[in-house]
Amino acid sequence: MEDQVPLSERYLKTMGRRMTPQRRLVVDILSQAEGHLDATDIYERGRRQDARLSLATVYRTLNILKEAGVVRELHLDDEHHHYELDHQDKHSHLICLSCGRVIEVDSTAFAEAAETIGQLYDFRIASAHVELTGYCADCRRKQEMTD
Amino acid sequence: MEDQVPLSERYLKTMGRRMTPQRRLVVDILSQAEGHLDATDIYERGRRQDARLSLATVYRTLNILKEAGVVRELHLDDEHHHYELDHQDKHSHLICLSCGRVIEVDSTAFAEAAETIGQLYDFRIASAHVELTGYCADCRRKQEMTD
DNA sequence: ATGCAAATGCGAACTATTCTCAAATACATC
DNA sequence: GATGTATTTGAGAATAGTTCGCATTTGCAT
Repeated sequence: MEDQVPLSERYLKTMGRRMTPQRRLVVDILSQAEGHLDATDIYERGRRQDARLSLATVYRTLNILKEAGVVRELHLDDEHHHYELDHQDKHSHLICLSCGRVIEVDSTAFAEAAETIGQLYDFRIASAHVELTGYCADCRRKQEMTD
Repeated sequence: MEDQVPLSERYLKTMGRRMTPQRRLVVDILSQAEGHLDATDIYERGRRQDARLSLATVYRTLNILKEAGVVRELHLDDEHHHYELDHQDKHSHLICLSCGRVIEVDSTAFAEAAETIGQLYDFRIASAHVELTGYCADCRRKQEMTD
């Protein structure tokens, strides 16, 4: 994963915002993470590198990065949000209502549909997110066995 | 909008749950609503018909209906969730990061893509939801004027 | 180098949502 | 139609994710 900081800095500058060590840290942590992290994950990892990082700053940073289109906010469960860097490979999530498992799906089909819709509605898309909720194969099998 | 209660009752029974006046009420309110409602909206409207309805029951009912695939939970903003009946015309939402406006989009393109993905991953889709966040035409225009 | 708006840290505050538990009730069975 | 029981409900307390307030620090334009 290449360094995302310079790109993020450009986005911030565009919005009249500053790049700070804390924001750099959050972006770094998100680029090094494989999947999606929640705010506490980011906070804990951040503290290992900078003991002065506060949770409020993590939240503020995530919101700003979200508005800048750098970060995508996911609603995978009802506990709290998860965040991931918003790469252009817009992918979707299959969320099992029974076991909560999250399956990631790369989908160019969705990306293309999103593109079309954006143009149609004169809407500049910063981030696309598809949630398909339902029941995974495992849970369906278990369900059938108890019938 | 036809009566959604019998259908919902079938879904509930399948899950080994009971139909109650409160659940009927929630389904009724959602079918009569044009767009998406939040839990408090539903609670307030429900109280007008049944003064004994409690907010906890509204939340419980919404979660059960969500698991049954009757209701879809939306994450339009960070304040709280919104809910709507999950009709098969899976539509998407364009959410403006600047003014918060929500534009509803009917999209068969997305529905078809969802179908394909579901089959590919052996996942029974109960509900599909697409969120495209970005900037609407109005906000982009305003933004340009202040540059 | 300087000034100031923007950002931070800390803890308190807020608020959406869930939990607890006794009382009420849907509904399968008789 | 009556009965028994597991489910559901209401009310308020509890929880937890997220934001706020404000004094202090700091990025960065000049």
